Amino acid sequence: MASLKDVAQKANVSITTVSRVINNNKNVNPDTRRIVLKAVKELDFRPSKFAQRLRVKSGKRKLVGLIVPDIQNPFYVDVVRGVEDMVYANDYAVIMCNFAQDEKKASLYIDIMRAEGVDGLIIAPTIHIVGKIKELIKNALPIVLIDRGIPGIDVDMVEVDNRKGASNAVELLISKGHKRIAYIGGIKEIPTSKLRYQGYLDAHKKYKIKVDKDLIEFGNSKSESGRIISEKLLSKKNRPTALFCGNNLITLGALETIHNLGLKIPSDVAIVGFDDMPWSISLNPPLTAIFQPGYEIGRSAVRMLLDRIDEPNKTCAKVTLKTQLIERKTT
Amino acid sequence: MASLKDVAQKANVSITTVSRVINNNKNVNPDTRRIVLKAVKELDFRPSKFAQRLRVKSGKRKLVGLIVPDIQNPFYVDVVRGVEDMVYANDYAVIMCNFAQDEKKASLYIDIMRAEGVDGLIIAPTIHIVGKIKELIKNALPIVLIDRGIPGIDVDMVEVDNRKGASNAVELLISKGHKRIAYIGGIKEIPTSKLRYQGYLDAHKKYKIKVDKDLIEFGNSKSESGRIISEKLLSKKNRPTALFCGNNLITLGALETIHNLGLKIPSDVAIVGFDDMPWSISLNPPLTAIFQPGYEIGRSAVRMLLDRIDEPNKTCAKVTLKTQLIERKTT
DNA sequence: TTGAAAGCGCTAACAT
DNA sequence: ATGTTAGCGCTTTCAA
Repeated sequence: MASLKDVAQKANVSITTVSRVINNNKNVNPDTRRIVLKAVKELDFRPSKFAQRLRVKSGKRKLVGLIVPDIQNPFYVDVVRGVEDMVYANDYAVIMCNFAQDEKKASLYIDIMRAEGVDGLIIAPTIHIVGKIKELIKNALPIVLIDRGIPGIDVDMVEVDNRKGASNAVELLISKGHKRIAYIGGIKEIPTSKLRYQGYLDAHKKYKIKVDKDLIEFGNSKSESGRIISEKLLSKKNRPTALFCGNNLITLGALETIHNLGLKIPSDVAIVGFDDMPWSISLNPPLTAIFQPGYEIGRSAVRMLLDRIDEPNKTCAKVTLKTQLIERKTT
Repeated sequence: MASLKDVAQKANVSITTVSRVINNNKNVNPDTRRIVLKAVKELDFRPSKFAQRLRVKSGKRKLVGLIVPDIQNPFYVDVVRGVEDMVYANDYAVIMCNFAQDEKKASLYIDIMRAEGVDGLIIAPTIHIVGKIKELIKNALPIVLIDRGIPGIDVDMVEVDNRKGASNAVELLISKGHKRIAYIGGIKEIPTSKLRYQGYLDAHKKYKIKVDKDLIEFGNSKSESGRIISEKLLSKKNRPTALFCGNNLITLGALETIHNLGLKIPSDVAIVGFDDMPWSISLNPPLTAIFQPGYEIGRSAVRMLLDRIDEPNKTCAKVTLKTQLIERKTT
């Protein structure tokens, strides 16, 4: 790898001049610039990012970190793409980790990122790492949270209108005549689950439909819990006529048991899932789902993070993005 | 962020001693070590990776890059997880990019990685970037290719036994009595497509079944091409009784048209897909598919890359992993 | 318009 | 066992 020095030598100028050229400093003679540029090209020189980062003060290193809980979840892959695109568009780089719901890994990765000297972090927090996150905030590392916040903490975040999204979905079900609608939520404690549950309640209230507590269950974000809970629900004597699933892994699990049970969708059970998936349309029948704008979430998160890096003391903001109900054939 | 100097000051030793302690150098008095460690903890010191990288010669920077064509493809997310885990287990870090099948992005990302000073690169090559890759190899940057090789280039790679995998799948179809089996491949020119096609042929030959060229089509790796081609195939008067799909996006597309056409699986058409997907089991009916060990591919790739970084001149190797036919309900 | 020199945080060769 | 020093590739005063 060619260095500044090599280029300087070749162009017969000082390294300072080369530095000026590659940084588009105006104070350099056009002729000199041309000569230097030629040398740069010939040597295929590119400035070492880590030498720059070393020299440059924190906050200008042009490096951010992204930490997601589960890259297997298609929602997060959209987020990742959004983050990536926005980051590179701003001439930053991103390093990313997925901690697979594992607390120790998350902690390790966060440490790695700090050692890598990131200017800021985008994190989709999980219950396990709120302690770690609080610590980061205390250290004044710029952070934006996505998908869910941490109660009682003042921090930038971008989320989706979970409550409204959920109520839209349930309203659709109600409009189709369903009165016994089950809700299979994710982990009960996390804000998104609660919000989606609220939305479920909102819709019932709006249409004055009594909610049956027996139809409300919480699991986690493994497809297994969707499978098991839906089985329990659907084998009741007075079973629900529709399922509203709180996240896409649960939806997948529920679908599995519906097929196992030989139930017809939507005549035997209707189903709508929170989180659309790229292959929803290939399901049989194509799934009605609530789309979260993951790509946009990623982009917004980067935008906020870069703003905060620029201006560390501005007050925290929260951006809420709309969901979209995509009606296909399961309702 | 505390630096070596800060710790040294606090512990009343030289920075060298601190460096020794954090690098587990034996030549340091246990008492001194204790004192230093205490200071390290108190200051929450962690060595700056980029300062280390700057100091350390290329090949020992403990940073590798991963470039995948399409993070939306579940196969690659498994690869990513495998790479991540193996990388961190070896005390390396990884930066990754996904170029979304876009040549310019790929080129940009590769440049970024080089500027980031990676010790090596793991790439799932696409037709568009072979030029770029050749250039990298000329520059002696350690590289390992995954999923597919580049004809005529000597480089480490890890792949899957595509040919055998495909023939297994087709043999299964044949064993169920199918004689008119269509093959919908990905992009015709890429090695994996050809190999899978070979496997398709192998199975026919083995059971002495004539292959009907009209049943063989190539598309790309978009679900749209699966949708369109399968529609064409299935609307023939003498239509195939089974579909063998060359990649998972094609499978998804084919599924979409099968459902649109109101065809029953497997009685009207059987289908098996190359590439299993986490939600295959939630499909209706659950999909029979060929599983590629993406996670293992990722791990192997890292293993090979690290070996090559250690020993840049060893001869190139190729590791071939087995696929696995998972029979569910579509055959 | 250009260059010399200091220094970012660290490691390693060389002294002591 | 510990310290001194040079230098990795770069940016940034400061001087010319």
